[in-house]
Amino acid sequence: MPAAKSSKDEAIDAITDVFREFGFDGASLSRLSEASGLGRSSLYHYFPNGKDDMAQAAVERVSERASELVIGPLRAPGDPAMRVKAAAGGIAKFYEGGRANCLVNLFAFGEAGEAAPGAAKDMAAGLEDAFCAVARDAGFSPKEARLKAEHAIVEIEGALVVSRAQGSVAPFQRALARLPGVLTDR
Amino acid sequence: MPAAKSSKDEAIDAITDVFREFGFDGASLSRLSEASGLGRSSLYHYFPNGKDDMAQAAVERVSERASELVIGPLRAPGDPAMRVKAAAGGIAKFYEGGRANCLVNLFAFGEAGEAAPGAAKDMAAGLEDAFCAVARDAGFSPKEARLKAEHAIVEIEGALVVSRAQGSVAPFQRALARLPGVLTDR
DNA sequence: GTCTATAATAGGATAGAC
DNA sequence: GTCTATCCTATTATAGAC
Repeated sequence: MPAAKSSKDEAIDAITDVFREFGFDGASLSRLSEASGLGRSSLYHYFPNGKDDMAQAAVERVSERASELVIGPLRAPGDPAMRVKAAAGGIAKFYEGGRANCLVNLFAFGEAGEAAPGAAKDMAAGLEDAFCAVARDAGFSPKEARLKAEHAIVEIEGALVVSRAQGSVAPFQRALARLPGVLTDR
Repeated sequence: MPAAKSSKDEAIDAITDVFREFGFDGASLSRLSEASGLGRSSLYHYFPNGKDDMAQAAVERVSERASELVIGPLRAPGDPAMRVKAAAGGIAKFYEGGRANCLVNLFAFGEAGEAAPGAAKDMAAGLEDAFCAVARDAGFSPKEARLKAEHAIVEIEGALVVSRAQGSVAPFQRALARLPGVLTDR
């Protein structure tokens, strides 16, 4: 069985939510402290470099979830289109049905240093690689598969932006429904 | 001939660039002052409500450009696919080839009040309406055309996010090349 | 590890002279 | 319209006691 979550572990969950909701600049220490239930001093005890460390921990947490929910299903054996459908379900969970934001987008702005945005970019690259592999399994050339994978990421990121702007998850859901076609249709 | 640009008019251009590069929170008065060449007091003379007024002026400026560069070509007479191609050229200019960001995305985060994000959303809605009209001209039902227009906006917003994250405009350029297909192909 | 207190800075915004 | 000076607040971050 999994070990009981440590205090730091639970704090990272709360911290991650704050970054995803408010972005790097908007995630003030006050908000991070309140959400995590840790005082300022405790936060600096766990994260000596302050916000930058917290942002990095958030990206790591989010990357783990992406591996479980999205990359795992994509790498499973079976029909490529079915794997994409399974992954779409994972993506929906990962982004809370379209209500959560993507750290790749959020950390591209603001005073975040180098580490967190870089790690977020790496996560996106890993996702794209997994999409690429599934497109290759569907019979596409490496070049074609790479473009299809990029297209899939574009759809997801764009749908999140549009859904947030419109205050409705419908565009995100529709984009997810398009994903199998984007990745496996000729 | 157009009248000479006023001091305020030129300032709005500079201010718009700052918001597009740094987002609302990142656009500090120091940056806005330096970029516009106006002291703090002058900024508050032109924009009594401070940053919120400046952000609104930026959205207005950007909306005008979107009308000229994108909505105009979309509404021109002629073959729908050709109109979309012309609009794609305008979109490339509007987003500086993929290097500039979208205020709809940027103003969805941070301390921006209600007015500027709302105006940005209205601009996006106007763009979507124009896309929708061109899809209808291409023979699609109102419902189909609406979905295609949404899809086009999703592609553009997503491509901007991906291009920014990767530090390359290639994904944006490829998304633009897909636009005619998205809007006019069965 | 957590507390209280506090530093040090930057932020947005205003007042009044010119 | 622009300048200088200033205020208030919030921010990140640290120090030292417990």
